[in-house]
Amino acid sequence: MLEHKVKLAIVDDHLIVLEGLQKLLTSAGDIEIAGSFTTGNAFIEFLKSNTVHIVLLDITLPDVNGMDLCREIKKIAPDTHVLGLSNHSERSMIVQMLHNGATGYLLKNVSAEELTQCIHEALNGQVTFSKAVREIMARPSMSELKGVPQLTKREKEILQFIADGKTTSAIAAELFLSPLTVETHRKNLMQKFEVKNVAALIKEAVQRHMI
Amino acid sequence: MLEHKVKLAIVDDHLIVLEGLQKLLTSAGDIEIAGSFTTGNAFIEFLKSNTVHIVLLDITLPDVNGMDLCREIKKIAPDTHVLGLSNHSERSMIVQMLHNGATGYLLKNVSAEELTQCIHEALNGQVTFSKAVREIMARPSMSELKGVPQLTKREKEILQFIADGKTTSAIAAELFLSPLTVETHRKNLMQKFEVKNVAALIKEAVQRHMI
DNA sequence: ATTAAAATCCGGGAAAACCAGTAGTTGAAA
DNA sequence: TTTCAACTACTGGTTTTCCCGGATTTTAAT
Repeated sequence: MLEHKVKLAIVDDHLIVLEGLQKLLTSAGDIEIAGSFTTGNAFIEFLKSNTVHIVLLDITLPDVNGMDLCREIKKIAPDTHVLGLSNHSERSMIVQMLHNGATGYLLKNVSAEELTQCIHEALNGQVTFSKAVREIMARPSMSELKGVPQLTKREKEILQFIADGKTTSAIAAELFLSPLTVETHRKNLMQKFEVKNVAALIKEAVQRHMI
Repeated sequence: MLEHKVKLAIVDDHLIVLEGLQKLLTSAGDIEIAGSFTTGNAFIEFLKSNTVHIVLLDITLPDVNGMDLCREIKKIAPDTHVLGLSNHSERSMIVQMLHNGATGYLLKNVSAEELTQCIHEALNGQVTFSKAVREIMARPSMSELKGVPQLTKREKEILQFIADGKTTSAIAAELFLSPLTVETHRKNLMQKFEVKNVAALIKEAVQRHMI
């Protein structure tokens, strides 16, 4: 009977992925596709007047960030389970999604069987990951364990200038500061990233998409 | 009649994408899915004994790089058209695919109509891009126009060490070289990247996935 | 065998960064 | 009002990088 089926929604910016997921899930008899959305806001509008048991949620969306959207979904519909479904494989992304209320996380290389299984586990309230995500979670890198350094507004500004190749005195002139002030900010940045020079600083910052 | 249909293959590591593309293309009556492959080698084996008029080819595959695969496909089957279909939106990637023999390039946010249209244009021998790719090609950034610097083996090695935060004298000790040698390599690296200091060098290198 | 590229090393100097602290002011939070 | 964080600036020094050339040797390509 229809009311016993799982109402599932899909939010992804790629039509190809929407079609593929629908095809994969249609053969799972107990899942009903409640809707497919290419933007976060379209889904939020839908959610306000429809019941969705579980949503497959991409992180990269054209209008909002999937992580922020996750938080918003949980506000509007706390009983709706959210499964992240993305190509982003960084542990920090995965953890952030869970922190924002997601019940699980899958990479897009998930198999059909796994997808269905994860959906059911999530509906049972189990935190669930696809195999590839479990492997990532099982061996975190040092930088992932450390977390992302929290920078002040000025530090971010200085960091951007440094990455653009500007010297301390050039930055000072541009921001109407003393070069000694800029030096202090550099020192603080290097302490936060636990590095000893600018090369390592910029590498870490770029790899964490802070620049 | 069957023999008048376009024989199309799909190579993508994501099952979801394979299913989605098949669903989208099945409704286009004149296209026949000759096969779907999640690895480059599987497709190459197939291609050796089957006719494929056109292939939709992802760049990120588990066993080979899609760009190298493109070149190999054109060697084995010069008449097979290759359309890149990827999330990679860097102009350098697009140009490299064309350089390796692709007839066109689409981003995965392509619409169903566009997909079909691009397939037909490619079959007509026209270099074709999805709308999003045309926009990218219409306004290249300075760094994209410059191309990726070609580094020697030693330069790559030195660059990696620099990015790891090592000083010139530390690198020299590790490689059993004179610090002056390392200095010269640094100088050459900065000339190739057209930057003035290590911060800008590392930023460029990381952003181009050279580190 | 010849040529070209890569790799090596150097002089001399100036500029810039890094180090390890210290301290005052301002604005936001409690 | 008080406390705290952010931002500011400084001392005195050392280390490192960048600059602008130049040159020889080794390896790879022709």
